[in-house]
Amino acid sequence: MKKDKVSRAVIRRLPRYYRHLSDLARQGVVRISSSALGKSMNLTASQIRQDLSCFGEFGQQGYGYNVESLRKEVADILGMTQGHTAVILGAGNLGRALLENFHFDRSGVRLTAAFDVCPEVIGHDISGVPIYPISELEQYLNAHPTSIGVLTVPGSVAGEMAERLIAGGVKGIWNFTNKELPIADSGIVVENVHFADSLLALSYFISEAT
Amino acid sequence: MKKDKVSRAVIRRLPRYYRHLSDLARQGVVRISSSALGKSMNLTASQIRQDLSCFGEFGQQGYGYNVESLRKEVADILGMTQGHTAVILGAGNLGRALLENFHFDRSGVRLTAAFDVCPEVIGHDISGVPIYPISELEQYLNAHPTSIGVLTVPGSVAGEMAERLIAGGVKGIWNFTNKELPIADSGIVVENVHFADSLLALSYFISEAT
DNA sequence: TAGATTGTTAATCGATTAACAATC
DNA sequence: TAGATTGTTAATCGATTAACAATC
Repeated sequence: MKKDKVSRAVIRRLPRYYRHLSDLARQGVVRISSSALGKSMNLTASQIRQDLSCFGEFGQQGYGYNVESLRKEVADILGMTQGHTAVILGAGNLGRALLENFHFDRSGVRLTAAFDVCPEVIGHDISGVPIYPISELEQYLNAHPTSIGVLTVPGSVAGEMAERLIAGGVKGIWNFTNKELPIADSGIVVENVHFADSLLALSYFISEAT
Repeated sequence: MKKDKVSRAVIRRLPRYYRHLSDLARQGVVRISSSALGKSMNLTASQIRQDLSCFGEFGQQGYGYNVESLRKEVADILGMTQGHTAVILGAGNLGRALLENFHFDRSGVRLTAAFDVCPEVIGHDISGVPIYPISELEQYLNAHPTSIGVLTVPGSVAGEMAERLIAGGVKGIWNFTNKELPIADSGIVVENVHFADSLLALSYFISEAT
């Protein structure tokens, strides 16, 4: 039965489900049971059935789940079919790493533009994405409603850039700076990517294992 | 009372404690109570006291916690004082972004070298870190015992590189590729940075909010 | 049909919160 | 001393696991 409020833990598992189902589909697997999926993902069959039941009924007794149709359902739940668009602020190394190597489209997001202050890169394309001067951000967002702003700018301008993105109507910010963003009660969603937190967790586990 | 087994949830909060305590210290705050810290971190005072009690007794009745000494304790718990060292495999955009912008030292990790196949970058320094040819990896690791291998190589060679790192004696791998690594029963710790998982979670929250 | 496997309800387990004696 | 705040024990809440009737 569909749930109203889905717990954070379940939501954080959804992208993993999507990833594994994509892998299975690519390998040509047509159907899978909750117990087989559980084994490959290190989850219990029960948990998988509970998780999925938050969103609907996607399986069939005696059969299991059709990999491809479950993949599509999860994609839908994740908002991958919402036609989200994104712009990158900051075409430094990290911004460029995302531009060149990260497949936004595989997450259902269309990356439409990048912005920077550096005259060297402005006017160029990277992986088919045009780089504009940051001064044209407002104008661009006005003409091209955008769901997601990706912050790969220096921390010193993170707050200011966040405010401009919010004013420009983005719905979410993917924040690669290590600054808290001033979102106040803007209704905006922020997803922080804290490299240091990740490295420190690794450091802990290494030290613990030793 | 010190705990033997500390839950994953607590460990994932430790880096946040560290980050907030560092901020407080930088702002010159000398002491803080669990309730004040809780307010600023969006946790309950109870939870903070419970979390910390897994590792020892760091506070004082009627006073609270000394910010600087608690920061040091958390640093210790996280293994930041273990003298961990790291090498980066892959000096492409992402590797370079880490080399130039990420402060390994702030996590207690000394970044000693990077490796790549591209003749253009080999032999150069980036932010004071020398770039060696990947063919010299074994020789280097042999001469310089290293705790952490950072994988910023193309996914196609991720598995192979992981194996070479493990053979070279690293204790943990910080994995930026989206490949499962073949760690088997090597006793190695892997910390995956899944950009797509993060973006998909953001996509979900945006779609849900709308 | 018989076997397999779902979705869901109930049971268990673990994590968070509340309460409070201890004490700085 | 009186007030504040800890560390810890007990209570609650939520998430995971187990069990099973329903059914493909």
